[in-house]
Formats: sequence, structure tokens, C-alpha cells
Amino acid sequence: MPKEKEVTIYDIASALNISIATVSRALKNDPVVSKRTKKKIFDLAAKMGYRTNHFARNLRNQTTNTIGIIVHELSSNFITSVLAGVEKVTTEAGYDLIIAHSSESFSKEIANAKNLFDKRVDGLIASLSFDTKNLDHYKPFKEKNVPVIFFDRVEQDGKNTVVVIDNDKCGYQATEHLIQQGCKRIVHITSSLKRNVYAQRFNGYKEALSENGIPYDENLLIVHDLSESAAIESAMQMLKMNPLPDGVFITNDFVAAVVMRTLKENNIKIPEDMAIVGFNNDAICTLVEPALSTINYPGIDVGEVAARNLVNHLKGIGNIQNTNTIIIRSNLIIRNSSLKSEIIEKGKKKLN
Amino acid sequence: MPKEKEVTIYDIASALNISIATVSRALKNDPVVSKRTKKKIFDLAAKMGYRTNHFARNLRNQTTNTIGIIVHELSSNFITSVLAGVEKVTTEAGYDLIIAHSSESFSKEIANAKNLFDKRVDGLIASLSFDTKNLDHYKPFKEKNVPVIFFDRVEQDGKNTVVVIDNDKCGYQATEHLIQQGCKRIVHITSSLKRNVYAQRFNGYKEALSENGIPYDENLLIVHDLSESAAIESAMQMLKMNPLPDGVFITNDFVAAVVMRTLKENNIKIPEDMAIVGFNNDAICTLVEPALSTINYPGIDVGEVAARNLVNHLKGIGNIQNTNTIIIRSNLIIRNSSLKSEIIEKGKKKLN
DNA sequence: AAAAAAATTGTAAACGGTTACATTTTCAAA
DNA sequence: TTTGAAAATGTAACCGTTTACAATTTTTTT
Repeated sequence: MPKEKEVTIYDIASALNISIATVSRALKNDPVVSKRTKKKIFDLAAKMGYRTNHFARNLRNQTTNTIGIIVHELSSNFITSVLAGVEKVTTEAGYDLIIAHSSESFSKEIANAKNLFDKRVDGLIASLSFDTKNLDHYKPFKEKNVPVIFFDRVEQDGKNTVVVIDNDKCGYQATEHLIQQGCKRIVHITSSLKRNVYAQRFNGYKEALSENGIPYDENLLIVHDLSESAAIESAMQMLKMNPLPDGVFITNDFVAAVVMRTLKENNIKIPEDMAIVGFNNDAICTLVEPALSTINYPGIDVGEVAARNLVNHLKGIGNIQNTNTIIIRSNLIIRNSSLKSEIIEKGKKKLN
Repeated sequence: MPKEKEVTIYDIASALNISIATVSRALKNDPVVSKRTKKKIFDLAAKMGYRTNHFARNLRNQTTNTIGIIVHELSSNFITSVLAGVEKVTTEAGYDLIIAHSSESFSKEIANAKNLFDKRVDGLIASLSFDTKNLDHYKPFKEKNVPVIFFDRVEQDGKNTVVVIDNDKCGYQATEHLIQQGCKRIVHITSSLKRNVYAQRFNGYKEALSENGIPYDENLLIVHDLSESAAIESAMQMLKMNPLPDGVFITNDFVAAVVMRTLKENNIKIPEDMAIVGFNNDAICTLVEPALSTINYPGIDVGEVAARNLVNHLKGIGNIQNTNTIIIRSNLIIRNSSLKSEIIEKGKKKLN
């Protein structure tokens, strides 16, 4: 299976008896080339099946035309939609995308960063893994002036450009909503509080409690990873509480769905006995029963905004150095898993 | 923000007062270089922050070290797990991966194929979009001897290497199971019968019916796309049937979940009134109520096998020319959405 | 110690583009 | 027709590797 020889600008040039410089310029649509020769060149290029050699071009241009993205998992609804948003923008802008995932491991994230650095991506978009301890592995990018934008799981030390939502507010809104539904003992199931997103949602949760005169009870905080087994455990933990909680704010829809299932299996009525609010607004929300209230966290927007800012920076339009934090709109979506008040209303009606 | 100059083998060579040839060889760990000089070179390279220029290398080597993959959607559970499988193998083997998605559009698939061809991927993995009419856009790859492996949605004309499951058998098993549960009027909700996967599952469905003496009724066949709205429509269509069906085999878990929700909203009891079997074994299956019976279609295995075969072919181990069809194991998973017989048993017990 | 063989290193030509600078062609103005 | 500027094209160096082949150094053999 010998590789066929590729057509190069040399072949086109000699076939037309012109110089490679003209061919090169024509193929880039340089206005300096006359329309006549341009047409000849384009036609022949098409006929001969010419394809530009990106390696030769990039070698000469000292640019890779590639953007890297580091995520913690592919099998997450949120991440997938971020990727879709990023892909849309980068493709439009003519960049290649290299996707790397860390499987929530610090060491893999470091390896990925090193790999993308060695591949010389023009820019990087990254979300931190679960147990990422520091950002040293992104230093080489800074040193070589390769722009990096973080999203979702980030380090908000003001030194980096980050695309996030107002997690504080989201945590606040979710909790406040549960309180408004009459919940008094509200559990919060979340993940490592070392990660900004979870820490901030937790803060919002505490603020909402305190502003509504409910004392924070640390026994109602459950910290776990985001796996199915952890979710089941969390639910069992809730069931052992005495008195039972009457509401729960969960930092992830999948976990929320599993918790809800487990609670129902144990004869808890949702939302009557316990109201539930999840996070992300995955497709799953409207498929479980009752439908899951949640925070709408539009991954596609996150991806688009992050990619757009990076691309603009690379093209010299705008500069991410000036931008520290970009906050994406998010909002609470109320569905039946937390709608106690209607039930209360119904109950009242029955009494009449 | 001037780009810092990169360290090249020239820099290392002149610093050590040796030739670039030796440096180049040392960095590739060529045994011809003495251990002493090798060590000097490695040490200095590390100290100077040398990174190999992949463009120069690929230009010289006439190889891209890149594999392309064309899928129809990113936001599909199945596709994501295929990607995970592919990614695992290609990364291990040292290949880059370029992911392109067609959003189920023929023209986009053509554009993606052209793009990946122009990027000169060493090999291609592809699943056809919904309305792909022909495979002409893959011809350039064949002509240049670039290996292509198709998976899931494929053209089984014997001309291509494909990785699939036995969709016939799956359709048969799903339907047979419903029949065993006592279903007599079994609806089949699927997608375009022009695509092999759906056509074959449909075949299996018909075979199971006929072998069990149930005449095929074309009114029970519903063909739609795989969107939520289409799923709702399909369910409404079922509800209008007279007499009502008592079972349904659906070609996709998400659609099955939406159908089930819609049926339940219309006071249909699952599985008592209608038993449901989906397809894929997405995470969603155990989160809906009742849990969804389904066909387990392990995307990660599909991805791994496809990538492994491609990589081996590229490395000269094995040859996909000799392999036409690779069939991945799949199996029926029975959950409560189709378990009528237990109910029947319970009913009998009550009578006693 | 000289000669031959083996091990190591070096030279220089690719790979296929881009582009500064030089040269030629074209065409309007003098 | 000559001149000069503008338009078009050409020349050649460069981007950073790899590798055939040549040259040198080291080791072994005689």
C-alpha cells in the first residue's frame, strides 16, 4: 500500500510554467495575483486534487492553528454541551480542537497540559479536575504567552481569566426556593468544597439559611463524589437523619436523580416529604418523576463565550488580559420535585 | 506579546558543540547514539525546555499521526462512550484525535470528510449521519489508501470495514421478550429505515412476530427522528390506536423515556397496560420509573475495537482490508418497564 | 603497532509551504 | 515613443526535523 505522492505547489507551478511564489499567493487568495492566473491556478489545483500541507504551512508560519481543551470527563452532559459550544466557535474561526480529559485525576491533568503544551496549541481552555491541587502545570503556557481560559471549575485568584456562573447566587436561589416551599431542614449534597463551584454554592446555601433565620446545621451537609454509588449513600445518610430533612439541594442533576430514586424506594414522597433541587438542567430533569427542579447552567453558552474570548484574543481583537471574570447567565427552574406550595394549596382547597 | 523563540535542536547542538543529526537521533532514542552523549543531550534539552516541533517532524516524515472521527452528534450518550473508547486507544498508541460532528446533516458530513481529508488524517472512523445518501465523500480516502472504519450506522455492502452489533438479533430479542411477557399488539418506534441499524432492528422485530404467529401490522410501525418532540408525537400516536397496543419496542432509550413519560401522563400503566423496551442502556434507564428494559449496546467497546483495528492497520499489524465486519457483543437487559409476567404471577397468587 | 571492523558522529539534502526583496510586465501619462 | 509608476511575477532564504551517506573515532584483531 504505497502512499500516493501528494500534489504540491511545485507541481502546479511547473505545470503552468509559473513560479511557486505565485501559486502560493494565489491559493491564499492574495489580491496581488491577477485574476487570470488565479483562475488558472485554482482550476488546475482542483483538477490535480491539491491539498495544502498544513505542516509545511504551520512550520513556516510558526503557528499551530490549534486550540486545546482540558475537561474532567466526557461523559457529562454539562461538559458535552460546553464542548459543543467551543467546537462551534473554534470551527467557525478555523481552528482545530484537541480534546483531552483528565478523568478527575490531577496527574492526568498535568500530563494533558504537558501534552497540549508540547503540541503547541495556540490557546487553551480548561476546567480543573476534582483533585487538582495547584495550577503549576499551566505556568509554561503563561511563560510562553499562550492564552489560557478556565471555565466552571476554576481558581478565582484574580490571576486567570475565568468563565463561570454566579454559583453563590445559584446556591442562594435554590435554597431560598426550598425555604419558600416551607422547608425547614434542608440538606445540601455536594462535592469537594475545595473546588470553587461547590464552595460557592455551599456559601449561597448558608447565606439563604441565615437570611431566613434558619441556623446552619453541619449535620445536614453531605460531601461526596458525583458517582451513582455515592449518590445512593448520600440518600441513605439522609434517611438516617432524625428528624428527617424536608428538603435537599443537590449540586448535580444526575446525583439528584439517583438520590430521588433512592428516597422514593424508601417510601419518601417527593416533594411532600422532601423537596429536591438539582443543578445543571440536564435532559434527565424532565424524565424523572417528579420532574426535577434545578439551576439552569447553559454549558453551550459557557463554551461559546470561552472560545469566543480566546479566539478574539488570538486574532488580536480584544485581550483576555484585561478580562478577569466572565459571568454567564443562569437561573432557577422550578419543577414538581420542589413544588410543595401547590400541594399545600391543594390541601387547603380540600379543607374548604 | 512577542512569541518567545523556541528551543530547537540547533540550539542544543551548538551549545554542546555537536551536530544536529546526533541531537535529533538522541532525542528519538536512537540506539546508535552513545549513552554518554545521549545523557548530555537529554539533560540539556530538559533544562532548555526543548519541545519537538511536530510540524517539522510530520512534514519531514510525511505522516500526520492523527486519526479523524466523524459522528452525528456529541450530545448522545452512546456516541460519547464510543468517543471515550476511541480516545483511550488512540492516545495510548500516540495518535491525535480530531473529532467532527455532522449534526445529522449529509452536507455537514461531506464537509467534515473533506476537512479531515485535507488535514490528512492517517485514518478515519465514521458513523453515518441520518440522511447520508451515499458514501462518495469517503472515496478520496480510499484513493489515497487512507483506511476508514465505519461503526454503528454503516453501509453494509461488503466494501467497507464496519464495527456493529447484531441489530437483527437485538430487535428479535427485544420483541420476543415482549411477546413472552404476553404482549400481542407490539408497536415499534424507530427512525429512518434507510439506515442499517433501524432497518435491521425492524427486521428482527418482524421476524420475532412472525415466528410467534403474530401477523405484522404496519399501523404499529412509527418512524420518526429521535427528538423529544418526535417522541411525544409517537406516544400520542400510540394513544390514538384502537385497540390500544400492549407493548412497544423503541430504538433509543431517550425516546423511550420520553414516550414512557407521555404515556404515563395519559394514565397508561407501565408495564401493566403497555410494556416498554428501549435500546442502548443509557444511564437514564435506571432513573426513570419504572426502570427501562433495554438492549445493552456498549459504546466504549465499539470505540475501542474500531480504534484498535485502525491503529493496528496503520502500524502494519493486521490489515482491515481482510476484515469486513466486526460484531460487538450486545444483550437484552430486562427491567421493570417490560416485566408483566411478575405482575401476572402476582395476579395469580391473589386469585389463590 | 598497524589494520580492519565497529561504533559514533557529521554533512547536507530533503519535506512543502511563506514572504522579503528583486525583477519583469503592463499601462497611463508625458 | 519614451518614461515612470503600478501591477504582477520570480528568486531564494527560511521554518525544524529526519536520514542517506560520508567521515571520524573507538575498539578489536592480527
